[in-house]
Amino acid sequence: MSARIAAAPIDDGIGIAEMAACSGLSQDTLRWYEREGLIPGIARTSDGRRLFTPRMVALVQLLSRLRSTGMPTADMREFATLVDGGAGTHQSRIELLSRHRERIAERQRILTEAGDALEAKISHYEDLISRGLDCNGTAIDQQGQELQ
Amino acid sequence: MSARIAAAPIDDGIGIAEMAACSGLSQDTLRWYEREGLIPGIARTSDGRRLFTPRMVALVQLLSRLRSTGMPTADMREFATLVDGGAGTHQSRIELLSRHRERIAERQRILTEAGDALEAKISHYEDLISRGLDCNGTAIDQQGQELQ
DNA sequence: GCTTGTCTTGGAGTGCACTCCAAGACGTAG
DNA sequence: CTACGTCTTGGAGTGCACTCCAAGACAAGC
Repeated sequence: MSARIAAAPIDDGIGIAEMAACSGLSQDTLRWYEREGLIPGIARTSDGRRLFTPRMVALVQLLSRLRSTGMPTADMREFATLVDGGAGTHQSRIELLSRHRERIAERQRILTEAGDALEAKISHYEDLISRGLDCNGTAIDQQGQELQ
Repeated sequence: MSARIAAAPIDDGIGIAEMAACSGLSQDTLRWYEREGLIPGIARTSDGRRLFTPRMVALVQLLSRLRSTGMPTADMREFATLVDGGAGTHQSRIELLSRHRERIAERQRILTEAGDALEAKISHYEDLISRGLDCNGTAIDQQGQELQ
């Protein structure tokens, strides 16, 4: 009841609680992913519980990362299908992952731009404050700077 | 009907069509933002159409950037309220924007990590292909590499 | 042997951010 | 003067990705 989550369940693999804990996904999300075909073939123990093998753990962690960086679930489903299709789908997997890498690069570009703009905006406000003026009152014209 | 969107409407400011075009937001989104209080005080022309002054254009572009980098609309509403509150809210604005800058930094960290992981994954697949083996068949054990 | 806890299933509900729609007013072109 | 396009409003609908729920099975602990 204390610090034990699911060390006993199975020998070679972990249960859903531990999988959730080490992937950042909730148990509900993991179940939903399975239902939606985003995770290929999750094994079961004799009493029907999900068993995540080390390989599956690595896959789920990858999926979690793809998801958290904005890959739509449709693409994840496609990836799952490819993994399920075994060898021979490597080229397709590369293409799918490369597309996502592009998406990540694009997002990074946008974030960097926004970060810079924000930085400038913050500096401007700090400057206004340090100069003790309220945008519309001192050496600057009426409202010309209020939103700058 | 050709390449004219809204050059005539008003002299000092643009209409919603042009605002949409130069902010990346749809007209519907702009109207929705206004209704939801995310954009403070949009002026109107004599016949009731929205008039975006240069200052407002700059603000909307900033809002669009905040939004596209994951700021929740609740925070944008708060920012709009602050801008509406005029001077004296500069410090609060700084705090709000700084919080978002943190968020951006965090997202960038995650994206970079995922990008690296993806890179490794892709290289691995390329390596498998170039070596002509399908993960489970040649010098490597049965399935130990299929998901790696 | 009963309680407690963790899991199972399928399905319903939620939150966010739009996105679409219908009805109507206005200004310009033909 | 009529047609067209662009705007107005408020409200309804959509898509995505979960998230919650109820009912029930099973294992371990007291």
